[in-house]
Amino acid sequence: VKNVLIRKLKRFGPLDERDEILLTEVVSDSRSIAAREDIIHEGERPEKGHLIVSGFGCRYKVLPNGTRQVVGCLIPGDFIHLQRSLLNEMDHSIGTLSPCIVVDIPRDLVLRLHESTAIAHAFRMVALVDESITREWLASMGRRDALARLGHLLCELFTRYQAVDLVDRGSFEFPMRQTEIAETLGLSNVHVNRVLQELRGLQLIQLKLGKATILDLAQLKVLSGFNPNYLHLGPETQRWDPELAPATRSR
Amino acid sequence: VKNVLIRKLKRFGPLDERDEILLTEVVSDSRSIAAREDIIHEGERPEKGHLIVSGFGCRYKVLPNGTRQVVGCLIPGDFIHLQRSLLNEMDHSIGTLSPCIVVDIPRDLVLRLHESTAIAHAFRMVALVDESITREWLASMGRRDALARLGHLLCELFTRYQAVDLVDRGSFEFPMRQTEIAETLGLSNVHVNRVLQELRGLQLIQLKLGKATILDLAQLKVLSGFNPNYLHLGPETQRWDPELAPATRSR
DNA sequence: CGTACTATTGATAGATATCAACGCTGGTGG
DNA sequence: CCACCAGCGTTGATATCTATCAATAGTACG
Repeated sequence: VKNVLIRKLKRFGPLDERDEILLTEVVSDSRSIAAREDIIHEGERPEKGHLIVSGFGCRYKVLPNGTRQVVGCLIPGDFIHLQRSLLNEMDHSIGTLSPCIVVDIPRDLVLRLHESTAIAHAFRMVALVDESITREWLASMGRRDALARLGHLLCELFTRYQAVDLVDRGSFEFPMRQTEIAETLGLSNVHVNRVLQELRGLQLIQLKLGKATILDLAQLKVLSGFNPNYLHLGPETQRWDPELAPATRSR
Repeated sequence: VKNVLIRKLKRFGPLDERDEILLTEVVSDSRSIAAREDIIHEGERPEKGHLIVSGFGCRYKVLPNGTRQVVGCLIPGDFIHLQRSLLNEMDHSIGTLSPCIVVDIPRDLVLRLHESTAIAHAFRMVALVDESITREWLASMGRRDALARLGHLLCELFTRYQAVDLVDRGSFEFPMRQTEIAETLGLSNVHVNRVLQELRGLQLIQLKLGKATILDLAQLKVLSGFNPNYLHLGPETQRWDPELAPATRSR
């Protein structure tokens, strides 16, 4: 069974056997972190790269006014500041939202990984996609209302999970509490609650036990104006068939 | 006279003579672009890198709902997708807001630049800072009100212009129209107008003839919760003395 | 069976958008 | 040289959306 990492990087080009061995080595030494703990804190000077093997994490900032803003979601296969040259101070923190398995990648291994042209290229692509996602979130914040914002987030996560083959019959891990969703979307927790209900009422989604289920992706996309181009996954994604979703049931 | 580019990259480490020669070569062949034209349009596959030598540009997205969101400002010394491997489709557009002088950097020159360790490093840093700025904007959108958002943008631009030595007695180029500011901050043009008046009334800023003047940076920072750490400019910036600002005058 | 979160609800307040004029200014053609 | 035009800025009135506040209801867990 290939690990998420290999699965993910393969999207950006073929990897030879040597690459795969190297990537397997990366994942060999992992550690567990409980839910809602920090992996790195703002102000730290990161010594190593990190990789999320399983679980759900986020990047976040705490503003001078004391509020918190989540600026990115981390799902299995996502890197944390591999590119970051391991040089500068973190300007944001990274924490877990569910129990995570994380790999620490020591500096020299990072360098060895970069020696493979294919891997280095894939890394660069990954970094570009991260950037691109942040820009899309920015657009979402600025120009989508609460309903579309929430729908858009769910479409994105669905698509990203799908890209690492972690969607099971329309469902994927989604451990965020409503307050955390609010901190992600720039809303209040109360409003998130209401918008969530609306989406449920429309039979578009279902949240339960730390998992989200998309009941009608096509409609959710329309409602939120979701266009996956910014994820740069190539045309071969989006092959999920809405018919395979669990039958909608009256709440 | 050293060009903006050299000035900017030097922040991230020393450059030797060879580097400077190379960077001078980059800037040797530039072209002018009128205000409010596109440099690259979404969907294009960029062939070259670009560098803004003078003028003011922006990255922007047009959402499915027809609205526009500016997701980044480009000032002299800023790169456009140098890292982008010149491979993938643009997921956003880039346009000018004032007349600009732009350098096109052909693929082979990009590669040559990357051969210098110092330059390659500086490029990586620049990319990280870009990312970081986008994240800060996201936090701003999510958790700052209109007044703070506007103030924060002005603080940031002031600081970035200062970093390339393009602030003159508290003033810097700022050609945005109110509608464009609105598209940047996720507000309506009408509201931007009112907030702008408030900031003027507080004697904090002054906009005139495509230039912005910060009358009281210290207060503007407090009001907007501005902390320049995310710009990664190092401690030696922020040495502008508020006392040097033009005397406040009644409207 | 309490305890402590988290989700939900209702009522109200506040911020920002929208709509519709109106004013200014700089450019253009007669 | 002046009248007109177009684009941007400004204003006021009103509509919406979203936040805030304060309870209440669920739920997991010891």
